[in-house]
Amino acid sequence: MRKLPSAARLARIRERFASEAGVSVADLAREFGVSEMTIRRDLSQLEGQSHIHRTHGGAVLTGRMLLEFDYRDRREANRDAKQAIAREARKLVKPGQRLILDNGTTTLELACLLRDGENLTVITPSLAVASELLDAPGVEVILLGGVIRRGSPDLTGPVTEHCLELFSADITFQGTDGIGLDGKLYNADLRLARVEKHMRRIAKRAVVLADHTKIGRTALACSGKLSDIDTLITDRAASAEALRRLSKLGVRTVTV
Amino acid sequence: MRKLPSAARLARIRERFASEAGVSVADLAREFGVSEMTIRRDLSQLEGQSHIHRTHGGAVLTGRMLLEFDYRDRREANRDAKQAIAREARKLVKPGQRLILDNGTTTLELACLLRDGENLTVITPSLAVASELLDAPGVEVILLGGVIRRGSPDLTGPVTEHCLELFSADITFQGTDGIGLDGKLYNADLRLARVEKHMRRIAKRAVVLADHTKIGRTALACSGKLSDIDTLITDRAASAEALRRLSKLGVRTVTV
DNA sequence: GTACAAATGTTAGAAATTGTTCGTTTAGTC
DNA sequence: GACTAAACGAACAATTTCTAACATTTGTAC
Repeated sequence: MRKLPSAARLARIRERFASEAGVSVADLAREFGVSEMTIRRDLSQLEGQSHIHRTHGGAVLTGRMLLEFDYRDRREANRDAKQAIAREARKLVKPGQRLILDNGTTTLELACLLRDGENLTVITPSLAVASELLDAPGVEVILLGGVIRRGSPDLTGPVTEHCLELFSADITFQGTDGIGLDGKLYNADLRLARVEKHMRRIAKRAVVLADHTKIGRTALACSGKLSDIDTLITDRAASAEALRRLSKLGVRTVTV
Repeated sequence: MRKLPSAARLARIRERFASEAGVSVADLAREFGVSEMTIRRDLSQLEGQSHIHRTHGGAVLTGRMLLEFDYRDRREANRDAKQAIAREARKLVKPGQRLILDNGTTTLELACLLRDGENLTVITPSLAVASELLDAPGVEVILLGGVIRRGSPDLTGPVTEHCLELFSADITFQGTDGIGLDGKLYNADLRLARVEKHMRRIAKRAVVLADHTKIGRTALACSGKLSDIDTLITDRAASAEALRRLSKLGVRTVTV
């Protein structure tokens, strides 16, 4: 086979995707008579413009699956603890309640457990939570409006706060990026911190879900004090010393 | 069988579920020419994305996956015409504009074409549109709040209407379920019809995207009159007779 | 031809995927 | 409940693929 100019090769690779969902580096290299390295470079370039995603061994079309609000990577971190915390939180939910589920991977785990809920209403700014509960028969999902933060599938900003004003709820389940030993709740994003404050205002009861890595950490924005919340659920790996200090601040703490 | 990159194998396993409700590890291993252990790992991964549920010897489908397939089918229907219409609509968009993109598969195709937009703001009640534009660098996505309709990934209801009040826009791009020859726009869902009316009120210009199958059809709810909109974009397959009648009603009609 | 830039090839070490083995769990049967 | 065969998961080994750096070739303008 005669070698083609690079642009033509790129175009032909693109055409491949019209008929096949995935291509392999080795095949393309053989087919075009170039080295695998060149194909890899081509695919990297295409990944920027086209709807393909590079993988080990080749590339696949993306956008074929809807609602891929991609939390997968972060979701793996410390997942066992998060699931245990979510199971504990699930016990607080009774049929017929109106819940608020904040952004975050731990609340997402809780969302999974609510799929079999009865007559629940879930209000959330998280696209991942919404997508998880989309087809749950006993759950009505109300998504708050707002600006989508780049790189994170959730909603924040004035619109979100404005939407929240329209509701009231029985319980708000929130994550956090850090709980200082001074009893303050921290969040890495200022806008999220504001939204969380609003949530607590309209809910009868506030529950914070935080694995032990969050305890003793601080972050940019303070979203409130521990005394603003009713229950903190964390995991056993949290240091006893830290837990003692927190419970002195008056918050009911559950460890799982 | 030629080996595909691992992600392609995952995609094909997923596709299996479109036709069959369950799969077996042994079958898949034989079919793809890999070890059973690899298939188990694949299935675990898919389960983590909550598309399926693992069982002994294989895996079965969950509800969420069904929804995704259903939407995909609708998207495929008449796709060429929809893409051509979307390309025509794309030409109306200038850098810096604020757009409203309604629900629907045709507007979703338009969203794909807006990924390279410059300094655009897209306001939408459609989770699919939001998901498509999530990572587009030149596009800010504002998702409207609202209740998620079961079986369709989009938002409607009073909250959605309330959110719309907060904005104004340059152009609203809408789909429709039917355009009667009496010059009325129809929609199969009453709540969606109301939302569409609101959209037109806050946008300077209203553009309706409808492939020829929509022309001459009616549906449950009337969302307005053709005279409320500025431009109708449809495809050549629309009957000349019908187009003549519509243009008499005063709407600028573009056929592609 | 020379010079320069762009594209491609090569290599080696790092990373990811896959295969294999083996002890444990599960589902079904008696 | 006990037994059995199939299926499972963890750990390790083998294989494949990736990235990055540098070397080489190709293309183009002077």
